[in-house]
Amino acid sequence: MEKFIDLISRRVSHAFEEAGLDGRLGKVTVSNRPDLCEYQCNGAMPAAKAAHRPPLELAQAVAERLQGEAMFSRVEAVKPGFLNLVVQEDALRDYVAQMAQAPAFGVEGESAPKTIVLDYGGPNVAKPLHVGHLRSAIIGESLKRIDRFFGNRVIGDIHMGDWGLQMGLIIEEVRERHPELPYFDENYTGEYPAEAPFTISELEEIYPTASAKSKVDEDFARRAHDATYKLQTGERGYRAMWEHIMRISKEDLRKNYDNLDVHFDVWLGESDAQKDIPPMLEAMKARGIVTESEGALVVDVQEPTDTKEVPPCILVKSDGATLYATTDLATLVQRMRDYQPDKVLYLTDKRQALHFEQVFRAARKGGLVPDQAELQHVGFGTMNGKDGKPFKTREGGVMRLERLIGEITDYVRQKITENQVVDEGEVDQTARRIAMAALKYGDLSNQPTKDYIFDLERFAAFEGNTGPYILYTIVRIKSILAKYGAGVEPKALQRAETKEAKDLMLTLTRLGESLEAAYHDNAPNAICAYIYELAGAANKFYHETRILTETDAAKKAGYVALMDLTRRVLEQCIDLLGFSAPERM
RNA sequence: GCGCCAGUAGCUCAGCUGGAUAGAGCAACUGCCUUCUAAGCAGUAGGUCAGGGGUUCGAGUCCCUUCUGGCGUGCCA
Repeated sequence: MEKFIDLISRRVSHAFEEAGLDGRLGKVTVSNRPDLCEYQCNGAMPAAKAAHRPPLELAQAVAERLQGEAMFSRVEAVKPGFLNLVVQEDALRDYVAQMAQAPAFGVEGESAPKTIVLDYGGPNVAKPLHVGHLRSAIIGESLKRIDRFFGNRVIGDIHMGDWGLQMGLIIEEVRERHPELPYFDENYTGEYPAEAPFTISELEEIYPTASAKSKVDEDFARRAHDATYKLQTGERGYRAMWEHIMRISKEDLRKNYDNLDVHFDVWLGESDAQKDIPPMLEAMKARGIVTESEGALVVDVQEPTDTKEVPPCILVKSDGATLYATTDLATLVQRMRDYQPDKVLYLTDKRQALHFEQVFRAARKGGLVPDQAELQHVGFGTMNGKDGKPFKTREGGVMRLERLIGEITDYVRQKITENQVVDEGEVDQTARRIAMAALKYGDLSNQPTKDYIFDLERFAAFEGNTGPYILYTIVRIKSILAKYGAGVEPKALQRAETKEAKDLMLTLTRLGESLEAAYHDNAPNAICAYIYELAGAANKFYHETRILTETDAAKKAGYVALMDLTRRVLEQCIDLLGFSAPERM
């Protein structure tokens, strides 16, 4: 379906042309003066420059040609040269009714659907998920759903950090604690135990201990590097130890991501790219772009047009080990081979921007990706505490994701228990849903690239621009629909007779633009802004209109149809954000 | 040093390709529940859009510059 605003713009553009002006200037925007009109066009002012005529005169000429146009109930040229438009109620009703019956509310999908690999999540195995992983998971999940909504094939890859120095650190630490284990006996040839020599909670304690130790104990750090190298070169016992770590970690990760309603299509990681590293390196070398520098193998990615210094992309360290960039390049090879994506999108902390710039350039230079394949890095900002510094627990430690979710859920549970609207059996499920809405909306309503301040009391507050407010709006509507009893008939929609009804309908027509903005800019915050506005319009309408006690059956059915469409749009939008509404709250 | 990002109400944030009186929410104050969930709605108050130049009919938005803060800048990820 053509977007409502495009429909209007097309009419106005046509009038511009009839008046002998550039039709492109007929672009219409939502009015920034709702007291004067609903839509406005500013095109007469730039047109005046070219035509050497007063802008008001041109605006009047265009307005005259729009008189009697069925789309508008009022068109007027005003002051400097604005064109003010008021939409005709029947035209609006027809459009909204059509929306209600169209698949996907008439929002058009991608004309040429793409295959997109979305690299998000990026947890490190053996390390508990903390708030730093939250953004990647939440934003990534939403982008995945948005891209799919527009008809694309999206492959969400968790891309675990399961191969770097961290693994060496863990292995070395385990060895210090249990040197007697067979994994460390080079002469051991038997089968290794099926059971891991540690549990997930022990594992989660081992890594930070080892990491801290490596910073003060040079010898330990050297041995950890050594262990990393041995693992990477296939030492049998180290490999077996690694398998244990992986199995236990993945199980735990899956549980945590399930809790967040974040679901990956493939669970690959850095280790899966290892077999593609040698051929990738050969391909790069064959291109003659690999040089030796300070003992390392690098690709020079500086370009003459750069205004900044771009350090070379290091493929192999001077000690012979590979690193982040190597793995990312090999992963790109694997992705191109397995999925032939039109686009690979990486979602990480924005501080990694330079790294991806280097990797992308090296990949292009090395011919690892076809020219038409797009490589994009979306960097997001840090989640800070109320003090503006990276989020910490009250004790000053790193806040684990499980604990964060637990705290929000408890806060919400207490609130709904006090309200006593929710049946006891539903309390847990409802509390979880509201907590998710609070957490995800709180994150997604910010621009991804910006740092933001996480404030539990504010996000889980049930008033204002929050997830719970959106859910509450949906729940109120659901309650009416349930009491209405009869089925909802979209065609029953009536022309708006109040300002509130018209505002609600006008807001509904803006769905397409909002979703497109979110899609094109990788900006779920556009959806948040939209549903906040829509929920506001819905609540105003709800407040001003007695729906169930309306005696005119046609009117009543019309109100219900409007409420139901609003509910469906809101639920569609929150699904794209990654959460859902309960029946009662 | 160089590069990137940010600086809008007491706090947290919007502000689309420059357009008519810079918008929300929270906090403060005031109204509205015998009527569909008051987790709501209506209203009051709160701003030199970091500072200074410029571009133009018009600048929070574009250009230059200064200040402040954050981040990045070859063998971590």
